[in-house]
Amino acid sequence: MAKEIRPEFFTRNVIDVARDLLGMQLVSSLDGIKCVGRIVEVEAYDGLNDQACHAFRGCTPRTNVMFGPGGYFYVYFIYGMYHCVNVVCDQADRGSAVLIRALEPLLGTETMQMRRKKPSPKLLCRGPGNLCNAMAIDRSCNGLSCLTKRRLWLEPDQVIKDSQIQTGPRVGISRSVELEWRFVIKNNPFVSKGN
DNA sequence: CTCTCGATGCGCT
DNA sequence: GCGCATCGAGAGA
Repeated sequence: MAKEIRPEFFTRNVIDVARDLLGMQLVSSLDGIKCVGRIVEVEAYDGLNDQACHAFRGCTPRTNVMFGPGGYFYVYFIYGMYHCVNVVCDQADRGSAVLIRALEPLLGTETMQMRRKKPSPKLLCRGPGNLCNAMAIDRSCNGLSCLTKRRLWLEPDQVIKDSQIQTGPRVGISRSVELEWRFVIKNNPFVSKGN
């Protein structure tokens, strides 16, 4: 946790940002309670070039944040009961973002267990809907800066080497399934599917 | 272990 | 109306 993340970190190609987000910490603070998890699984969504991306059909009230500059959270509500959190990246108007799919719980584990009613640490933050539940992430977090340490933010932690990253197809989509834009830390027990 | 299916709200065609 | 970047319960093998 030595250095700070620079704003330019986010205004790069979505694939590069996705890979570099692995190992970083996602921090949530609510009512004075802090929860921290290490990012171990992500997926890249490349805006107007990517049929599976919410931004593919252009800028709407929902996708508005994705068309802003990199460095902000895009949170959406899905299947009537779950939230998913993304990190917007690249230049404004690209519409690209990185979905956070799993965390390794580091701090505030008991709070997360209460929110999820699940005792097993391995299952606590496994899957995008589950991790948002554990970290109390909802649509009120949409549009927040990733660098403002108030409600939800990112902090540097481990640097993951390319040789420690495993690539595969994205989960749960029906279009552009051939793109291998899911990235996980090899052999990490907290990812949402076996590696 | 694998597979199917229902829950449930909302953005878009 | 349809379909969705999900999850977990329940059935079957």
